[in-house]
Amino acid sequence: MLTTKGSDVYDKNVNTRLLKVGFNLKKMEINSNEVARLAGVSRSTVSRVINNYSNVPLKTREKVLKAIKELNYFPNVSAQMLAGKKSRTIGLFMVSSGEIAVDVLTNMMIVSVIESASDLNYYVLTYIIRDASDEGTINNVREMFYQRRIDGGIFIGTKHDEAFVDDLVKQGFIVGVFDQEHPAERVPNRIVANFNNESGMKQAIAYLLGLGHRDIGIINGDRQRLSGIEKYEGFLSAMRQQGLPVHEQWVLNGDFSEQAGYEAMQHYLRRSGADAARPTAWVAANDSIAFGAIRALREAGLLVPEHVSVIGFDDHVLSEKHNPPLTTVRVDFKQLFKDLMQMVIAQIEEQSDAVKEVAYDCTLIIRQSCRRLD
Amino acid sequence: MLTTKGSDVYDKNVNTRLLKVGFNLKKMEINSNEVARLAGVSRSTVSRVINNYSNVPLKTREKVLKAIKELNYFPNVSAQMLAGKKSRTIGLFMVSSGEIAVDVLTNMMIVSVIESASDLNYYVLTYIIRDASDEGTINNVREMFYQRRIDGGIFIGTKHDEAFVDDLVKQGFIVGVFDQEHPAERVPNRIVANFNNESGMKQAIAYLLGLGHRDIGIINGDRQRLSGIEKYEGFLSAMRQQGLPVHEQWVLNGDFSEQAGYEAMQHYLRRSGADAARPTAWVAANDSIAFGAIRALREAGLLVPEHVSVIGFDDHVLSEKHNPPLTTVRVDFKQLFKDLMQMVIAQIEEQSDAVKEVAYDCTLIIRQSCRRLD
DNA sequence: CTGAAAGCGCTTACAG
DNA sequence: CTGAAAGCGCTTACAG
Repeated sequence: MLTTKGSDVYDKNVNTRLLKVGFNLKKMEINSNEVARLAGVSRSTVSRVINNYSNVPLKTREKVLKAIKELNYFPNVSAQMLAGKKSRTIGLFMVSSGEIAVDVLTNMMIVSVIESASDLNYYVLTYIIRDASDEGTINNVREMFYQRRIDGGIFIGTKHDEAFVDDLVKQGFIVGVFDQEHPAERVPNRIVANFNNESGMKQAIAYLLGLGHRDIGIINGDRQRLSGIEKYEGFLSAMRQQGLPVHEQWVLNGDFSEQAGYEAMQHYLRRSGADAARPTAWVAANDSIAFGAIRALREAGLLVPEHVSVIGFDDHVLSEKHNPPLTTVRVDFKQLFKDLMQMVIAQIEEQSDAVKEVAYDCTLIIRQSCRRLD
Repeated sequence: MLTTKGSDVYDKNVNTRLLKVGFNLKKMEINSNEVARLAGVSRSTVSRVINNYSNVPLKTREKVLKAIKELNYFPNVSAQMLAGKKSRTIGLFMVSSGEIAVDVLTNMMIVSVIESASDLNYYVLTYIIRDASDEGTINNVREMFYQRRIDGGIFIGTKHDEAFVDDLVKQGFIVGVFDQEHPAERVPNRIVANFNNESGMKQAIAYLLGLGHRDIGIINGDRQRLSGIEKYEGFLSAMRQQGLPVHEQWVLNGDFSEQAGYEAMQHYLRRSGADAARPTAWVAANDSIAFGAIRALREAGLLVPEHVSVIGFDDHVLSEKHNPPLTTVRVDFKQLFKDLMQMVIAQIEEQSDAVKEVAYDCTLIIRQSCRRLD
């Protein structure tokens, strides 16, 4: 009964006709033929109007536009593509193991990419790579390019030198990557955007030095990723520059998650014992790590910044609201992804053929998680 | 020089040939003709292998498969679609005004939808709707359906009775919605998934009653959305059932964000004055609101749960780690989106023609943000 | 079991 | 300025 009623409504109000083809009912969409007929022109002319050809007189143009509107016609994308148009779709490949998925940053990056594309009238097909070493997963990624589902792809969270990305570049596909090094062989179809992580980390250390800290530890992020490597190098370089020792026990490792920061710090505190010499300040490879580390410190009865100073990286949306408000190095993800998307699309639309590699500066944001030593 | 080198590398390693067409260089992909030639069969047979037709002898099948592998061939999706195949792409339409975008929930929902699709070998095209009342935005949404970019769409965060969604359903497109009421006219191409918000809210109130609370306030979410409406109704119904009064001043309004919770509570505290009769417990329409409210309470010197009890909704990933750990009503987004996706795809693949409406139960999770009154 | 051929709905040189 | 026609790369009845 319900179903019958449903079907009934369907037949009456639907903007499609049912056509008997063999033994199947096939839904026919409005196509350019019908628009042409209604407007009294040929399909060629309809196409010219849709594609904004200059040699269509205003009069004709208006007739066609009217017919398009009247029939609620939208050109079939597959047919357009088959005839040589682009898909106007960008693949977004986000490497994200389980825990990271809950990170606010992931969301922000996804949304930034989607909106940047949307502003340029492009669509985004998102694919989550849970395990970049899984053969099947990588094959799915490659497939999206080869099938021509997408005009290009943006990769986030890959290792600094992921081989399958290199492959795609070699095949001539247009690829934008965040947080990867630009390999020696530079080609215009590989666009690279990074932050100046070293410089950012150096700012953090400079600030701590200014506050009188000399015993500084670091909680690293994923050192398979370029930013993980660079931040650590910035730290080493700044410490070395100042003639300060880097204590091996004060170099903590993990990935870029809150949980990793928590565990690394908890582990360190247990291992080091209460009367060991401990850093007076920690720099974390990102804010999530800093949150986790602060949680572990608090659980051990150590207050930030009273007992120990902590500085983050990213300026996560929650950093300002954190207790204590987190001193951190701000990084402009939105701008970066906007520019990266714009460069990728320029390459797709053949507006440029330059090798593109950009690096964005970061800026220290002072809040209340560090204290001056006296 | 660099560019020259780039081009050189390109020509040598690339799996494409350059073909002179008029004055343009056109890249030619491997197509089924070349596979057919290499395998010594016709394109028909290649297609039959790709589409797993049963009437291809193993021998032939293997020859073709070998050629496909050798040429690294992937069928062109546009051609397949034009010949009648589906796009295997689902549109994800996420209504999200600026502030909400930073919410962890948004991320979780997006990722849940994408992964559910991925498990079924489908792709997701995500579109962010910043303003559902904007004509241009809605036209973009409709366009995606009419252009046949997607086989169906899932809507999250729409108003409970959004008209353009109804329109799409009426046009026969397959639509899955979360948090919308199923209108009187039920059709199999509209699939609805909700939580039992009323029952969830009643559990929250029941728990507070058990702790001895009788003066209970509510901080509502967006009441343009079904969940906002239902949670409030659950609250009213539970209070009425118990013969407890609902004080107008104890009904706070906003949207589903942390900021709204913060502002609503801050505003209430200012307005009510310290010696006014205040609720001993608040229920919030979601956890983000609860976080914001707790922040405002703390700033006013009121501790949770010592001075006032607060209960949330959703069981946000941060709720457990919150200080204090938040008592809340847990809701299983992952399961819901997985099932919703599965139902939408079943409809696309014509595996079912039933009217689909499902509602998932919620469960109270007791932590430490509520205290027993004595 | 398998090939030749029509057809999907566009775009775009080509010819006028 | 505009129409007829070829072509994009598939799938699938049809005929054998």
